[in-house]
Amino acid sequence: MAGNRLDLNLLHVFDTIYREGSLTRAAKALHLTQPAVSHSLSRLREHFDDPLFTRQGNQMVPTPLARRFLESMKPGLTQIQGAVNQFHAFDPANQRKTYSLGLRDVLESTFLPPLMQRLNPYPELEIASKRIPRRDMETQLAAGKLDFAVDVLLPVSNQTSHELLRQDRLVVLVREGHPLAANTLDMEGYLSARHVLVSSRAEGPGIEDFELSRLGVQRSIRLRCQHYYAACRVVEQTDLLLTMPETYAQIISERANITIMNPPADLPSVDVHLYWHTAYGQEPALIWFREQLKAIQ
Amino acid sequence: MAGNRLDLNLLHVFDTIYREGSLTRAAKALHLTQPAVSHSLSRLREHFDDPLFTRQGNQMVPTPLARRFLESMKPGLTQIQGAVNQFHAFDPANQRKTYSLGLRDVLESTFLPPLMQRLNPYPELEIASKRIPRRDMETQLAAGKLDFAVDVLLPVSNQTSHELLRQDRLVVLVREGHPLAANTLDMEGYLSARHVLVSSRAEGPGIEDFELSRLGVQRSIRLRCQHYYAACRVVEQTDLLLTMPETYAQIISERANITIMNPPADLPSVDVHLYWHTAYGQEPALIWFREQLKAIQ
DNA sequence: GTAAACGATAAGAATAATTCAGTCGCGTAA
DNA sequence: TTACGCGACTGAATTATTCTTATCGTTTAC
Repeated sequence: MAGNRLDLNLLHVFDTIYREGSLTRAAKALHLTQPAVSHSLSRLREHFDDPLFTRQGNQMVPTPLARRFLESMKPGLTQIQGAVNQFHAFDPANQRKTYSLGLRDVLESTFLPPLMQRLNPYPELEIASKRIPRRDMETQLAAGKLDFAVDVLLPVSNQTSHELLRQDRLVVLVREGHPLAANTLDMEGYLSARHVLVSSRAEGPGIEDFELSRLGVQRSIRLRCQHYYAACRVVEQTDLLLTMPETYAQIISERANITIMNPPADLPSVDVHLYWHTAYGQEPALIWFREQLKAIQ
Repeated sequence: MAGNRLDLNLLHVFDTIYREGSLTRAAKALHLTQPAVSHSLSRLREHFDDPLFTRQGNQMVPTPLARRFLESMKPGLTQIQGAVNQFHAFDPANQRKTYSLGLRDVLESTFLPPLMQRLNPYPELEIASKRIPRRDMETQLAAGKLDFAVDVLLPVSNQTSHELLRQDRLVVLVREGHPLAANTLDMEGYLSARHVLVSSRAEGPGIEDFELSRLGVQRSIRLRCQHYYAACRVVEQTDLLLTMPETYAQIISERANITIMNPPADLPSVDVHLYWHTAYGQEPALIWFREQLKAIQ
């Protein structure tokens, strides 16, 4: 670019450096090497005749001019990128993007394996699964830090769209050879045994307990823990019963001496929803990815 | 730009093609060759998987998608370009830009010669002087079709800034050897002669006539014409008097057998103003050019 | 009907960008 | 304090990309 017209691609680099506060991290985000970003920065510096970013300790701090410039042009840049993303012909075959998902514990195991298998034909594509506190989900989606989140049904504002991905019914797990495994599980048997309750919260009942109390009965909790996997290992070695979502139960039982049984009553199913930011939802890349997520049953 | 991230510089090309409706004209505006623009367009076409512009007769008509895309991204693009222009280090030595001026007849001769002389050190810089109807001036400034306009004092909205460039007093021209040239011109002599009136309008008095009628006198118009140069040629060969702005009179008299005389009364001076769009006025390139214009006395 | 204008295309040239290799400065830990 | 390591900068060389020159095929206007 001769003359004095700025190469607009440098703006994208500028924005990324600003956001990341580091050339190395910016380079990673841009799928470039660090010297490439450094060269781009020096071109920007020459164009603006300003250091733009100065190194302070281990982060690149923007100068006042850089700050003002970013404020001036950032809205325009996001608008342009939005427009480009919205209209460009989307070819999943050679997209190079990192999709970031908000997945909570169990869902990693149930979603990621079939997802990665489905994404096999697209090697340039990268996935990052992050554990996000529920109250931050909407914020992160809105900020573009997260492309999607998967969680149970939650109250969200209308800037966040969601869709039912799957209904996971609850099943009961017992160790192989457990006395109750011989016959169909009835309520009497279910209540006679003691139970493991898995919950991320420190106290309070699980969703299955709500239904049980509605039926006028109560079970006895022997162990409360945070992860289903740990709970299964316990179940395998004791006579405790574990009530949990079927999908994850299937996965775990493949490698464990565990029997899956139908629950003694119609327990509520766990509704797993997919969440995304409404405004970004029309981007072809995200539409495509949403289809992929929905396609894994 | 591998992957599927669009080269943002293509957006500028896209915008220019859209505006010009022609690849050749867009190439000229971008200081590129026609094939270069053609290649850029084909890259855009591949990216959007859409023809974007189809040739109909001798103009490139945007497809619906192109139209929608432009609407989506144009505001962002102008904002970015504004931000870039506002903050970038401005080096007049190697700027490559076409400044377009709205100049009306006379002003071309008085402004352009000293301006071009002053701009000699900047060979990459181009000037386009256009004759714009007065009522379109503000629109064209606002649309960026015109960087500056020079005209007499006009009523403008506050989106247009203006500044007094020079006050041009009115002088009287007579042929060399004219009887009246022997002495100082008094009102009696002025009124005794017959006159040429130069006006772009088809009828009505000139500004000097307003002042004369305020003084209670009236002159006799023999010839009404549109250009001062033609008027001077007539004055040179007749005994007619011509009242006109001094600056232009000086220029013409250099090559003509004409004597410049002080007017017989204090005639109003012509206030020449420089006009520009307020919002664009802060761009370094325009600030610089404004200084150049003001510097030529 | 003919000439001029315009966009598309091919191939070569020039330019620009990336990468690689190496230096320097700074913060952190021993 | 010293040594180590991380991160940014620089320069040279390679690689890629874009631009240009030249030419063709259409279309349009006189």
